[in-house]
Amino acid sequence: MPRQSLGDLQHAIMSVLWEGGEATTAAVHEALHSERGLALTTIATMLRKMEDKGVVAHRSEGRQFVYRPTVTEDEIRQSMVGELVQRLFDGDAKALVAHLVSKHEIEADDLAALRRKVGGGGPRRGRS
Amino acid sequence: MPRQSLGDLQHAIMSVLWEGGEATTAAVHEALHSERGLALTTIATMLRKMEDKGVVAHRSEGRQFVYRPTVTEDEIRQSMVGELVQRLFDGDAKALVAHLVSKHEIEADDLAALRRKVGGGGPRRGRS
DNA sequence: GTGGTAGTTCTACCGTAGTAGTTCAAGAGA
DNA sequence: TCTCTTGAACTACTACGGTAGAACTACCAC
Repeated sequence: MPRQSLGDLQHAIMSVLWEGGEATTAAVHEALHSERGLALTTIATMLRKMEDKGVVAHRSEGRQFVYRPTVTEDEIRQSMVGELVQRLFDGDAKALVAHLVSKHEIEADDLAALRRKVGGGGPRRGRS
Repeated sequence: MPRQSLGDLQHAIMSVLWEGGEATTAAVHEALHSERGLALTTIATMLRKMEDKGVVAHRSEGRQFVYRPTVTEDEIRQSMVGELVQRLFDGDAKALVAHLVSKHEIEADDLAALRRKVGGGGPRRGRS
């Protein structure tokens, strides 16, 4: 898996696809229209570029294309977080968490809760 | 301070500058030469672009330029981590840590250690 | 079958990261 | 003084994310 990295719009588009499983160009456009107000062609072009890149695929349904993601949200997260950790923290994920703590993005309580979830409470992970 | 984001090479250059406080173009080139083998002009061009962008500044020393960072490593980290958390985890840093845990980038022990370090506010949540 | 329309594809532009050859200028040395 | 060397400046090119108008195409209605 070759470290897929997505730009902001690309990620927003993927979010729409992840949420619905698949979507037509028009549906993606509409989903993003309120917050971004982009032209339909912009979305269409982006989807085509993303298909070239291999993160989505499409099938035809009547006249329109239905796109679906070919990578999971988890894969993207893993690859992008990994890249960031590598670049900014020399591959040391602990340093990233330490950073979050020192910048008060994370509180002690949160760490405790996380630890309970992973350690003491048994391996009960539910990812969404 | 508007969310400064750095590319890979730019970050590598900044690392050299952060480490030494300041450095000439040639010194940066040499520091990165072994791992990247880039031309000196590439480094020089990059430094000039980075100065345009405001992340470094230079003074002349004899015939050569001595560059120094104008942003701290911490600021860059904060801005880049913030952007990632926003984009990938909807601004929820806890979700990022949960991701790291679920991908085994972080172990329970690490969380415990972190929590001890931050110490302070004890676990105030009704436990068990 | 001709025109309108919806949807895709083509083409093109800007900005930025990365890369580097070529040119220019100033100091060092003959 | 004139050339050589060296370091910066200029220019250019690739790639990619983002943006969208223009052109093309296939279907539907008349």
